[in-house]
Amino acid sequence: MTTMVKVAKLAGVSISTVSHVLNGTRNVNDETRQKVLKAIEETSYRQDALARAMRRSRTDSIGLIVSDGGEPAFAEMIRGVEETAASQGVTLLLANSAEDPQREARAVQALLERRVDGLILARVAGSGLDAISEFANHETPLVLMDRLSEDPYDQVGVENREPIRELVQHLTAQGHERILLIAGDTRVATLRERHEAFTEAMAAAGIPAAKQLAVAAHDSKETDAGIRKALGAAKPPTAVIACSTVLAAAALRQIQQRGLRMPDDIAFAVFDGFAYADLFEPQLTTVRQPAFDVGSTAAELLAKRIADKSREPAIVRLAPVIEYRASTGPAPA
Amino acid sequence: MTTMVKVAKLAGVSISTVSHVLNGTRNVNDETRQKVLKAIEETSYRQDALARAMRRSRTDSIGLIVSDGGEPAFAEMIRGVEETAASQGVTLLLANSAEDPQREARAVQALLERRVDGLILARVAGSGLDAISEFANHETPLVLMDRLSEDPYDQVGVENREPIRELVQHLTAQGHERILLIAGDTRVATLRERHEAFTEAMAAAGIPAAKQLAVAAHDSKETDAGIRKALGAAKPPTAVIACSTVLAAAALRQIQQRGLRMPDDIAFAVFDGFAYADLFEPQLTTVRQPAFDVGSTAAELLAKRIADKSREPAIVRLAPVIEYRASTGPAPA
DNA sequence: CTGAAAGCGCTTACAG
DNA sequence: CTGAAAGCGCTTACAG
Repeated sequence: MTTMVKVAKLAGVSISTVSHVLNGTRNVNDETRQKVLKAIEETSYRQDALARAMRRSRTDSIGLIVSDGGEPAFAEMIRGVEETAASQGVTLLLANSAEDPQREARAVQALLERRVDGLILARVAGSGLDAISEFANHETPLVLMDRLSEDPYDQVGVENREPIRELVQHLTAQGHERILLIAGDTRVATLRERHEAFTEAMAAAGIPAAKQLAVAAHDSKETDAGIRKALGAAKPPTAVIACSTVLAAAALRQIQQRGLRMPDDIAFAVFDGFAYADLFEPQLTTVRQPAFDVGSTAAELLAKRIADKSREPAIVRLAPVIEYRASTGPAPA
Repeated sequence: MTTMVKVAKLAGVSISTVSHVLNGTRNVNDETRQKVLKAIEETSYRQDALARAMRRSRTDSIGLIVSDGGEPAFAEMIRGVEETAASQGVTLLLANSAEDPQREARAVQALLERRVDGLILARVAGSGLDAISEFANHETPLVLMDRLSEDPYDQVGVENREPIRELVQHLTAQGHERILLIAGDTRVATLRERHEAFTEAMAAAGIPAAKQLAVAAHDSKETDAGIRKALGAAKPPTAVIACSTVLAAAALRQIQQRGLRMPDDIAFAVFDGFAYADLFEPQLTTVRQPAFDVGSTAAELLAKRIADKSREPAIVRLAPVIEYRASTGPAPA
């Protein structure tokens, strides 16, 4: 492998000079610079980012740990982070915890050992401060993404409450009272917020908590059972709000099995939705998350934090867009 | 930051010994080891992977460049690579070229500078050997993923021809003759193979190339126009095979607009398909790619290549599974 | 069983 | 405008 020594010899200068023309860190006589550039060309020299990072104690790399790489929304966030990082000349180290606290802890460890300049973390559901506690005594910048918390870190996620409120209003305005919320695993912060907003919005519409319908469960089996029970009740729901894509798929399967027509037999809306929601029959009312922007905002916040570690933690909530479609009847004015 | 020097001092040993207990590279007196372990604990020492990598000239990291991080299939491949890499104790550096040769070249450069132990590359469409030529004089192991080529590297992709043949047989057996192939950008190796297989299979079914219907185009606008023209023809196709998810979406939109019913007015099949194909009405016949396995196989091949640079390049083709559903009529026996 | 020392490939004061 | 040299935090022969 070519190193600076070889380049310097060929150009007849010191390695200091090679380094400085490479990095533009001091004035170099134009003739000298040309010689160096030529030598670099001839030897097809490539800088060693590792050695450079070690000397500068800065790697120009960031880590990203997602809790569920299989979810389309996370795939989008990854793209957002990658694109912004690339535009900053920063390399992205990616890990997927797959909702496993152990894998999350190992990933944090591995990325910290690699001396990333900062870390973006979408935490696994239900894990306490475990992974984060690594950062308590640690100076590595951290940004929480999507899975937010009360901790004093920079955070980016979407606004979960307002869209649910709007959805509930949209449905109650059409006379729906028995609205079923498929809430999923409410240990996940995003899902918990959606559930809470539902409870409040329904109460505000005059439907007390005791009369509200919701399926909150830790796994898909429980969820399926909950949906089955709800749909098969003597007084089944006339509308469904699913709090995630997976939950929506589970509900739609049972709705199809029962031969229920949307929106006449049952209205249907989904938070986060399907990649091609417009191809469904009927088209599905969807709360579309700006997932790409969540990712790129996370990368931006991290860059700012790296540049200035003493700034106030920022908490950013991006607004989803509700796309009203046929599955919930006529769109609001 | 705690370094080995601090640990060594605290434990009253040399840094050699600390290094050896850390890596298990030589026998250490049990008492001594305990002292070192205790010192590591107390100082919450964490190894510096950069310094280690520099000394060993091995980073235990690999790079992955995908050509389109937005495609669900690529998201799955990323997951496959990540999971296998993690299980090997290898960190993944991810870049997305977004079908832009410039970004691809920059990513190759950045990852090489970072001294990744190897690289997995899904090349952008239509780029020549540009990105790959970096490897000609370079000893960094390279595995080609999904977007294969004639070059002498390890490669993993799916079998593209056989599923298309089967699909064509399935359709012609039902009497279809005017089958429209939405081929997309045939500069992409996968799409080119599907197109070629279609041409051959149709000819084998007695339909000469001159009478075959296909839309091959470089961008979505051209594709949309091609589909519009084909569907609006005097003798429109009675069946459609879409060669990718995006292409299928484009076709389905126009099919819905025209109010065509599947499979009666028009049969429909898709290569690579939608995340929740079973929720479509009717359910769509889909060639499901083992995308996750493509990713994990790529990571495995790369590990083997890193371990033994002189082995013969392997070319692996994973078989997709055809899921026959209502959109192409009754499934074959 | 253990330690002193060289060296991986850079950056960056320091000196001229 | 340029160079000699220290040092980033490790691993690994070499020596005892």
